[in-house]
Amino acid sequence: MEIQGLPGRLLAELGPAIASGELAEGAVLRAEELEERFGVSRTVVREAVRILEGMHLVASRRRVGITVQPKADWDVFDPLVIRWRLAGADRPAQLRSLGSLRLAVEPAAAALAARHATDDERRRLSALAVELTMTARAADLPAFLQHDIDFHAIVLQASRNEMFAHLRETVGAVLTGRTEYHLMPHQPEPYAIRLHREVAEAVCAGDAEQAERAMRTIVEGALAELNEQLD
Amino acid sequence: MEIQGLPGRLLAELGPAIASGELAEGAVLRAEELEERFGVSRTVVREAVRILEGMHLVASRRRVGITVQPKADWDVFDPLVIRWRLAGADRPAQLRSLGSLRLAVEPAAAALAARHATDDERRRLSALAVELTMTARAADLPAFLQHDIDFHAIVLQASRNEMFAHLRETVGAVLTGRTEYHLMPHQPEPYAIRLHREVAEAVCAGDAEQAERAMRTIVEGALAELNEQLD
DNA sequence: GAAACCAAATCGTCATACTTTTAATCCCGC
DNA sequence: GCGGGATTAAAAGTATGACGATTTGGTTTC
Repeated sequence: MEIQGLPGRLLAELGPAIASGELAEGAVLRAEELEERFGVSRTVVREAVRILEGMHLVASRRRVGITVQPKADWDVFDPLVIRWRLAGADRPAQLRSLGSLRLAVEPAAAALAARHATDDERRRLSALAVELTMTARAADLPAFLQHDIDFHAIVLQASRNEMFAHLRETVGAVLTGRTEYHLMPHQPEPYAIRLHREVAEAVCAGDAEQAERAMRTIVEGALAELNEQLD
Repeated sequence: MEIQGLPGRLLAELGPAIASGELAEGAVLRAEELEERFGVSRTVVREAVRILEGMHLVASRRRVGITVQPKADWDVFDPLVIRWRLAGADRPAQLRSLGSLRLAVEPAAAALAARHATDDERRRLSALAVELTMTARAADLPAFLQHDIDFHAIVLQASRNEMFAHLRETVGAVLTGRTEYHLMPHQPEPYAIRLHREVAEAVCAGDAEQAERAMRTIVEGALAELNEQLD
């Protein structure tokens, strides 16, 4: 999943530094400086920079150097960029953005899932709703998190829309993030759990409207909770 | 906006070939072969491949070569990938996916825009609604398209959500695409125009619900029309 | 003071050599 | 024959030196 080799090492240093704002817009790096700093060859530096350039995090210009681009230009949907931003100082803003995105996408995905899910997906969704209930009651947060991620992933997948499905990873990162950074109640809300069961039932029954409504309530709740914690 | 230099030339060849399915999943390229085919050095090939790898269109492995990855792995939100897919054989599927995405995102963005738009944005939106009416009546399709793109871009921008704002380019590509490929009526629908005016008015008045509703109707209409044309 | 020119800095590309990984093959013992 | 471990070769990964191209900024000249 990660980018390999020496360029990967550079990315792992530069990406987070830029995404977190540590290297601010307009900051200039020189290729030679990076070679020395990381003890690698031009080849490696150039390839790493090319990748960052592909994400529009930096632009490389002759006689100028490698300049950090304004945030507005970044490929904010790139999973790496999202992860880097979540890991750094930009986390609150990133969580808010993702919250709004989820609020738009997940209810729509749930509605589509109710129409297009396979039998197997419906089964797995129901099973996960049960697991979710049990791990919540046992206050087993790691297991709960994993089931929650799987649940939302299946809904997105079952929407049969490749773009929604691609947001699985992103939603997973959000859920992981808010648990890791203790932005969640210690014991998951019973109400939220019930809503997950409702989504599963609605998808199984093919009730798009109900699935959409329940999912919207889930994400609205998460977003409200987030805003509470961040203010 | 484009990637520059010789690697850019390679990208412009390989990207569309992969995105269109011409180079199918599992197809293998060798770096040396690409060097010869394009008459460029190793450096250039490697950098182009790195970029494609960053989009997860290909993976490079020792002793094997550069293999085209399954579509499910692609960074389907990358503007380049979207453009490449829209240009090739995958266009219908891409337009459908984007249609669903717009249906989820644009109404939500309109609601946020009604709350957060600046005075200038509200003014420009109203002005564009007028322009839209006039160019539609004059059946000036190129001008109409430009105004339509600008209109949706401003709404997304005014949502004050960086991820929604980033979809400006994508929505623009969709609108351009459906005009170019004659998936639109020759004379824009008067009803759709009125809805654009309604969105503008609602945003100006700060009426989030109304803005969302009108925008949803616009996108639903576009999606319905699209499905009609594609079936 | 302005325009033309020149020089330096920096990335961009090429060619080549060497290293590392890994798939496939060969060969041996059973 | 058949399994399995050593061998080989193919391909990408990395390093390095040389040169080209372009942009910036100062300097000269009128």
